Amino acid sequence: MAWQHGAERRLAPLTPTRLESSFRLRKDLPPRKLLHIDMDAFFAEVEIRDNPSLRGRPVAVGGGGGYRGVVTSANYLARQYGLKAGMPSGQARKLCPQTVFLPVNGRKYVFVSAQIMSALEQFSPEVRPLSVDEASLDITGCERLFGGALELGLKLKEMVRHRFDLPCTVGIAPNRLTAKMAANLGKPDGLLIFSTTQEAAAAFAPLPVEEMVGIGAATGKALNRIGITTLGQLAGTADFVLKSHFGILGPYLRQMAAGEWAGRMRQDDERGPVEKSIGHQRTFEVNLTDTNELRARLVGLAEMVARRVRKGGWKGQVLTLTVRYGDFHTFTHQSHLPAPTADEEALIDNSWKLLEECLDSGREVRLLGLSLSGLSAKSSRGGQLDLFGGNRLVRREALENALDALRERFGEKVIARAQGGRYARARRYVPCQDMVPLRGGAGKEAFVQALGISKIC
DNA sequence: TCTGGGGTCCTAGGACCC
DNA sequence: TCTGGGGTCCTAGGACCC
Repeated sequence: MAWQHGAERRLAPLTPTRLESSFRLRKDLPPRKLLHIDMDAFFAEVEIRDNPSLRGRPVAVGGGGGYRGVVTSANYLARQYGLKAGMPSGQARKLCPQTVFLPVNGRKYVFVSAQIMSALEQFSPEVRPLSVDEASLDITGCERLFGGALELGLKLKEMVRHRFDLPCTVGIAPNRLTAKMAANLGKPDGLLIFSTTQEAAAAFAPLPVEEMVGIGAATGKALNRIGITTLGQLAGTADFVLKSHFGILGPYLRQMAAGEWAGRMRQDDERGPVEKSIGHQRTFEVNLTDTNELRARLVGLAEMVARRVRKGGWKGQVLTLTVRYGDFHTFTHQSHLPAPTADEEALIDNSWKLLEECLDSGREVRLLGLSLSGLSAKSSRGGQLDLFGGNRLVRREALENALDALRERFGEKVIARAQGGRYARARRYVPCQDMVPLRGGAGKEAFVQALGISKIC
């Protein structure tokens, strides 16, 4: 299932450093019970729940647009025809023409997700959302209140089904990675418990190595090349052999396959900033070569990034531009800004510079992306900002806040940067033709003045 | 059937300093 | 005359996940 809504909400990756500290920690800890809940075909099931006429039909969310789309989520009926997340929409249509394609309604899924996450707290004080449709619960000790792990798992599934009318799969195991694997293997609408790592290893053994969370296509291929195709083979391979091919990561691959990885929930005090980078990327409907057109698209990305950065109360110092050419070759180019910023103009100017430096002009561009990292909290400035007084920077910040508020209230298209001449560096804003009417209100004149526009319709 | 968009983390190599 | 080696920072690329 694709999609997620927060950098913090993901499974900690399997890095040697983390793994090592996990193992160190494990020696001092009593055996634990971790529960992993994974919503089945979450987006598709939410849509079906809200529109019962879709029941019994193959449903896909995403991939409905006419261009270059992929399926984001498909219900299990559609999956019987071979549809799955990440599949190009053209292929999905061909495999199953009767599929109902629905647009992605991100806000709705985030809303439902938040409700589910909070409802999970009745089963454990330690609920860790990993993505919009997954969470990990430390139920060590809690299971006794429910009469055992099995009973707790069943009650949890029943709660989700009754309160939210949605199916989910639950995995329970001695560690987090194995619990997640249990949920993967139990899908759909299942409950799978591994009481010991040995039990888990036995279940993993016949599976192809790529089924393991953390082993993707590249590592899978590398393992296949040395004759390891199943997780059972991987678990039985000597560490020195794996070490010689995969370096320090090698032994950890074996431990994962043996169900021995003791990934732990991070403690609250080691939680870093919620987000490490904020970015957007866009694949164009058709490949672009015109530099002015590319610049215009870049401005759009910079505005979106700047707004999210400001909304989160951040500033960032490292700007990364991504260019994907028509042949799918993808390049990134970074620049370290002189100071952390959330300023739209600064992002636009610097991203243009980056593009000028690295663009292979004449080559067809398929995608542009822009991301800001090196985030730090914006220093708080007490009191309201003065829209009309203050220095230029403060005024600009006030202007950008006003624009954010406008867009938040009336939508993305309510106002756009003027494209004076041929995408000259416009500093003025004009209302879009399809602008949502503003009805009076005290702030109207202030907006008109602050935005430097002639009128608001 | 050509391949989305949001992220995190790791690593290799070069620059630079001592 | 040009050579060691360790440490750190920065950048680009890649693997992986949902």
